[in-house]
Amino acid sequence: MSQRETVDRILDAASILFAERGFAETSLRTITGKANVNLAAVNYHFGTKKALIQGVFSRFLQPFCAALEAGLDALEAEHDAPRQVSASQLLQVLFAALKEAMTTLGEQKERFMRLVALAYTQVQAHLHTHLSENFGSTYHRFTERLKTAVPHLDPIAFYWRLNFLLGASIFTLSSFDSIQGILLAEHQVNMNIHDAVVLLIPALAGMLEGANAQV
Amino acid sequence: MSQRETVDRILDAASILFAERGFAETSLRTITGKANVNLAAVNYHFGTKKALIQGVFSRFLQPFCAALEAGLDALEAEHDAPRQVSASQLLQVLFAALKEAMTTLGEQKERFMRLVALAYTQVQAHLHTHLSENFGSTYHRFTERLKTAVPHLDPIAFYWRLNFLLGASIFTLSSFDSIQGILLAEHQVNMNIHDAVVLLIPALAGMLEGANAQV
DNA sequence: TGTACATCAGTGAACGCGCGTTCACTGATGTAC
DNA sequence: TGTACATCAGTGAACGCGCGTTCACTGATGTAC
Repeated sequence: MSQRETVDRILDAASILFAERGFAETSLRTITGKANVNLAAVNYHFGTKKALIQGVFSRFLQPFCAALEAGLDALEAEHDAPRQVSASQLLQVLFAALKEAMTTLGEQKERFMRLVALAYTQVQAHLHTHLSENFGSTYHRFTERLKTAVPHLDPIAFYWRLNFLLGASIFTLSSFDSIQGILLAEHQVNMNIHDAVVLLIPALAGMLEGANAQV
Repeated sequence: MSQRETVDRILDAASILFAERGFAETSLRTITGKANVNLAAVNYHFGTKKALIQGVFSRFLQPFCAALEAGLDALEAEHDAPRQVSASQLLQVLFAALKEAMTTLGEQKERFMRLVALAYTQVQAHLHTHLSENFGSTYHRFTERLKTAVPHLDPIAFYWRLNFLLGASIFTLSSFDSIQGILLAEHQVNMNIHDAVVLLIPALAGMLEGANAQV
């Protein structure tokens, strides 16, 4: 078994289990058991459990950020002035990058969103530091483009609506399975995560493009 | 020290610590240490850690649901037909009930929202069962009124937008401290949680009242 | 009123268990001469 | 080509620690006769 193989098996098992249960609730013994590798292999390859958590996020976020940067490059090449780009277009690029990265990884969008939701709600200072150091610049680039796309909003209003947008997206996509389960039970309707994104984008764009509220 | 006093001190400490760190990351020793009670008192009064978690939620949700039911009663008494009530009015009632319950308890809204966010993201099957058994009927009453207030949405579109609404609300209010911290650092603006709700309500109402998207 | 008993909040110490991490070791592969 | 050594992925067993829970016990208060 090559090194890549062992490291990948650990990351595969860890991302599934972390997404299902959270970080503290998932033991290294459960991970190595699922991955069929030796318990000590985690500490051999990653050093600590914290470093493994960061490794799981990096494996998701590297292809996602690369796809998002490429999408933004393409969008900018098509338009002379950034103002011509609409919020909807930027959101399309965002969710297309998510889809592309998850297809490449053979991973599930919902799993990734659950991990992001965990990163938001579970207090893991080391993780917040790691994420902003490694992926903060892409995040900043995207939000600046989005801000330019809704020039009628003052910076404070934009900032809050950006957070509403993130909340709505991360929460619904990370809970997609249980939301879809209730939908099926109560309305006999079957939807996939792409259908949800199709409903989500105009709702978010509508929220962003609405007039400034008076504070 | 009377029994009420001990139970309350445990619940006070537990709700603060759970909101800060999550359930698995908070030990009974930390809770009893903060509450200045004996370690065994938790198991004496609550039986298990799971029951303590449920107790923390009940103490928040009972006054909140009572205030929400009262608010809905008042709103219905004012209007002949439920259709005359707007989504904005219903959201006003919702957040007013939250404010009222937290004032009565002497608790912080943000803490409550963080606990709700944890209930959403941390997998705690016993908690989901407990919450829907005890507070499901109030939740159902509110969402039915809201659905009536936006009759142009088909049930599926309504259901998704309800989830977007919950995501945006729970997520932003539960992270209020860190969102406000960034706002202060980057724009030298100080806001309280009431200001955030004032920005949130029209954004949510706008999202609900927008036209049906085609799927 | 006094006595015996029951109830109940609270306690100190210990229980077994699963946790992340460490360590000495193995065995395969690569490298220098 | 053969030999000695270095490197490195991986392993089995153990380490100490903090966890939720249990248990025998205390001491105050209430109740029955």
